[in-house]
Amino acid sequence: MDNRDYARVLKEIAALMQIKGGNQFRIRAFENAARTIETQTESLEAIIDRGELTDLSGIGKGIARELQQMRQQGSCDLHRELLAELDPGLLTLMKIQGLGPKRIKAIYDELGIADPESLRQAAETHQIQQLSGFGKKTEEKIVSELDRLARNQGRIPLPRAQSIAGSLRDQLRELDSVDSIEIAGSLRRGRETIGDIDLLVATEDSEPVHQAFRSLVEVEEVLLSGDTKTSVRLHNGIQVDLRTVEPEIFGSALHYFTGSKEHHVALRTRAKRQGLKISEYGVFGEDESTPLASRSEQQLFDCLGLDYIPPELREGTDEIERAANARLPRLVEPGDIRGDLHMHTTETDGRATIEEMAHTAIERGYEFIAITDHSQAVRVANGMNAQRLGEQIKAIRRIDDACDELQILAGIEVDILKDGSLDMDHQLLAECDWVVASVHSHFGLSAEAMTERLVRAIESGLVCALGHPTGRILGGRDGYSYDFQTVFDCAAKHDVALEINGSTGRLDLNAELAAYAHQRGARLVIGSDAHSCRGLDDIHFGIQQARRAGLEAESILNCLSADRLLKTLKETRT
DNA sequence: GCCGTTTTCGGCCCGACTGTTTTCAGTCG
Repeated sequence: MDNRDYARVLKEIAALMQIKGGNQFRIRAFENAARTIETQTESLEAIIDRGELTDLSGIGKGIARELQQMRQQGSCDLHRELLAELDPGLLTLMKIQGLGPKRIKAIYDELGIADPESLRQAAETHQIQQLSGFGKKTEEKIVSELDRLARNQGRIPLPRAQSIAGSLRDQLRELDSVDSIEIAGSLRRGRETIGDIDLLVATEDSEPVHQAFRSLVEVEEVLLSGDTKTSVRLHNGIQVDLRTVEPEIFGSALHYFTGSKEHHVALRTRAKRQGLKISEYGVFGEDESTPLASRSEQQLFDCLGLDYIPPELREGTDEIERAANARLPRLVEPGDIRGDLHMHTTETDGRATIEEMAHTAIERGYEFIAITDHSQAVRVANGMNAQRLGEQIKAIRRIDDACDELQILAGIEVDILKDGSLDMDHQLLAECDWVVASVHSHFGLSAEAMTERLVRAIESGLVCALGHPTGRILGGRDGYSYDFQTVFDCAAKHDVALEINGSTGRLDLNAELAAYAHQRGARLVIGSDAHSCRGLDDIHFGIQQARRAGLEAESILNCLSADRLLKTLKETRT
């Protein structure tokens, strides 16, 4: 079992206890423990075997016992008992919006229903509205929710959500009554997938804003609408929540709507101990009519005696404690990035020429770029053979010589073949200033074989960075499996950087693994993997994931000046 | 069930909206 399996069992226990009607705080304890395990990069089984389970926050004796039992037997008594008592199908009903544990329990007890299909039948034959506490509206909502679930599964990748949210924000910003508007929620925190989009508007006159929001052409259905809050579903199935507040409380409201839930629970618990109360309306002391802080997030954190916590770190892990002790990292910012070391041109599968990419890089204020087209193994991308690479190196040198404002490095994204050898003449690779090595084939190797494959590539002495190191596609395929510790340690030893690839489909490494790579002493590089001039913008997503990983500019190779970067590369490549 | 700047007991965030009620429970974020 891997960490996700352990976390899933704990979450199922929590959900089943909710339906059964257990102690709310006991239920939360199981949810918290599941979250701790999910965010753990080290294998939980290794931690169990060392006897260090209760060192993890949220895991005490009781939950540790269940986890140990799972390690030994593959399951635990508590989980088995709950499943024997309740139907496992109930867990799928928990995904239906508007149905919580109480209503599911009522439906189960009264009608014996524990799966979506029977629920649909019962709703369509109007058995649901007969139940006490249920009515016509609830019944209709259940049917439409079941339709939606059948159509539209799961969460949206961050980049897609960002583009949709940006367009909605820009439309609402045009309104006279909108003072300011921000995208909040998990999108602002940079979560790699998004459940729904949250928009926050500061206004003195909220009704026209809600009216305009409900009337946007993108909107399919209005789910709810009150004085301060409207929720809609767009034609593409995505839910968007709009909240309006007075400008005086925009800061505390923005903090509230940015989340996460866990961050709020932790922060409010701490504030309560200090005799303070936090809500979206501000921080309050004894006088509950006038907030001590509300206008800006900075003011709110100041008032609580905390350093400003960037949205990307607000996950309710240890950020509050670190903010209280002035120990938060100074996260890397877009302005720290001095160049981009992963991009493609018309020579292979890019849409812009070297000159066009260079021109855009200069507009972006970069000091350097590396051109890294594919090697021949990637046939679909028209990868280069040795002769073509030789010519491209010359072309890059020529353009670089004519360009004073930007240093253009000759590079390549060379394929790591099945056996770990590199798909290019070694002499030519040594001639390149910058070599990204990536896996584009044979994803299904065993973890042992994949580990050996990557280690061999790193040990070649020719590679500067490992490109999109897990190969995962967001919402598509999982990454290939290998021993992260071995590969990251090897990369650290040989001064090979690990890439945080910002390309919209990838975000690879993800934040958790990037943090782990850093912890193992490996250097990181943030790349856009641009296939067009506009693609260079995608570096933004890589930066955001680096921030979620808690990384500072010092840990990131392309935050060095061009001179220092070249000097470093010269020293480290053999 | 977990945890501790009120530490081994007693507390665990806070408010908006809806639907089904006649004052509020349930759900959501």
